[in-house]
Amino acid sequence: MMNSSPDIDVATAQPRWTRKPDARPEEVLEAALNLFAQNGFAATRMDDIAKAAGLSKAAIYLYFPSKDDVFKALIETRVVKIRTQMSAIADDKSVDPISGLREFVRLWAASNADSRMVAIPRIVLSESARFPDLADYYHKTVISQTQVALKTLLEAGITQGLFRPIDTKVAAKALMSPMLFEMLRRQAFTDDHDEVPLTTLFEAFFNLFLNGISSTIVLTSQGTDT
Amino acid sequence: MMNSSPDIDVATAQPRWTRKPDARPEEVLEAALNLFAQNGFAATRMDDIAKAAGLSKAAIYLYFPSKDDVFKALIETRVVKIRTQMSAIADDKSVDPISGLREFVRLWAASNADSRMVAIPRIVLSESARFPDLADYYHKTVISQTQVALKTLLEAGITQGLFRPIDTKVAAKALMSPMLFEMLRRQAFTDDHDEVPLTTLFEAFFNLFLNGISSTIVLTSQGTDT
DNA sequence: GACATATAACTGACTGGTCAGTTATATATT
DNA sequence: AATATATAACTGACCAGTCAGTTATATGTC
Repeated sequence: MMNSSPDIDVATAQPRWTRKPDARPEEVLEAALNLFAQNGFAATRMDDIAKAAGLSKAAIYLYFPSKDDVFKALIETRVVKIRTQMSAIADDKSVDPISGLREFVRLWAASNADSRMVAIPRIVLSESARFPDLADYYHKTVISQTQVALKTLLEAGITQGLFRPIDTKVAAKALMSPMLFEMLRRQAFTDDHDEVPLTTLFEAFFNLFLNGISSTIVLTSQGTDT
Repeated sequence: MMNSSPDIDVATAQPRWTRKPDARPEEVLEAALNLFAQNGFAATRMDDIAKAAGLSKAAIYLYFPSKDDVFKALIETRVVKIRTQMSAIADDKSVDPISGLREFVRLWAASNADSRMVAIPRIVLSESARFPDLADYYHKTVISQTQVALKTLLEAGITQGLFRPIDTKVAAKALMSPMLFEMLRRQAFTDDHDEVPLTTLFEAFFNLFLNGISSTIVLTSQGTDT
């Protein structure tokens, strides 16, 4: 109380906060992704996101109208862009279908190298009942589009006689599900043992898949990478 | 107040509620499964479960110590039993591996004919961060055991020269994921169009899978059912 | 069989705590 | 000084879990 020295040394005083309106939204999203991935959507409090992003809860509301919108923004900034890249591969007529598929999978896997990314589909799945419009948006812009791109690649392969005339929709699901589900599983259950690297596992999935659709037996070849 | 006729006709008076301690837990679980499937775990209120089950919220707590335990009981009563049946198929040495796999898948699909059942893995996945012990329990008793059973069937097939010497763990995941994920997807997104019956889709998945693991090309054969 | 008593099953009203979103105010920047 | 940016303190709604009290049913007594 009677402290003669000032509480704050004026010379070295830092402002309690600084303005950075341009950087804020991204900082909030980054913090939110961390916490959503760790604790899920419902269990993550706006206060926690704020603290992690280095501002106050109320400040978040200067940039995002609601908690839901924070999550929507995560989808928009993190997922949609990658999906567009993936479609581009499918539309590139200069690559053969097998390499195209391989590249497609590689790109998808790379986008999920940041393990927090799985939190997004996980939350969409679990929260779909509460946010039907969000679920629709995700399904339309991500899932359906991915399937369309895969369909293109698969049809090209069938036309060229590389693949049997399988149902492309079935094949698209069969290709993506094991990878996606494995990522969900790993994030949910923290397996400890059984630690095959994700990349290795994905490659094995791919080879198995290729055997399933190919018109001839494909031997598992290693080291054919770029 | 001055009503001369009695409020309740003694002859036809129904008790306001009846005792049925034996039936209650199952009634609560059934109501809970409905609501969990429809709204998810967090969004389902104990009051809603109570109302749907025809008793008061407090009464639920006579039978289940907490909301979490209601969900745990759902796993125990609905899932573990089926998993045991599935393991039995794998351990039956009298069936050939391909028929065994087919039967395994059929049993699993049948257990999920009740579409509400997908809510259980969905909730486990999404709520795993909040209930790590529950997630562990589910992983140990359901997922791991399923993989073990599949491993048995696949190894038998490899030994008999029916299947290529694929990694059984990879194959097990590749078989189950598309089906499980497709169920999750359908419950979450209500697709409208694109309505291939689940059974047809599962059969297509199975044939594709069989081609992937077989040592010879397998032609898609129909009508080989029992 | 009629009535009293005991106890198991159940309820309604409440509590304590949490948390998304708001408001009044302060501080930084121009 | 004016404005944009931020905060601390607050509000209102929600909800899991509790508890004192009520009602149904089983058991005992005559």
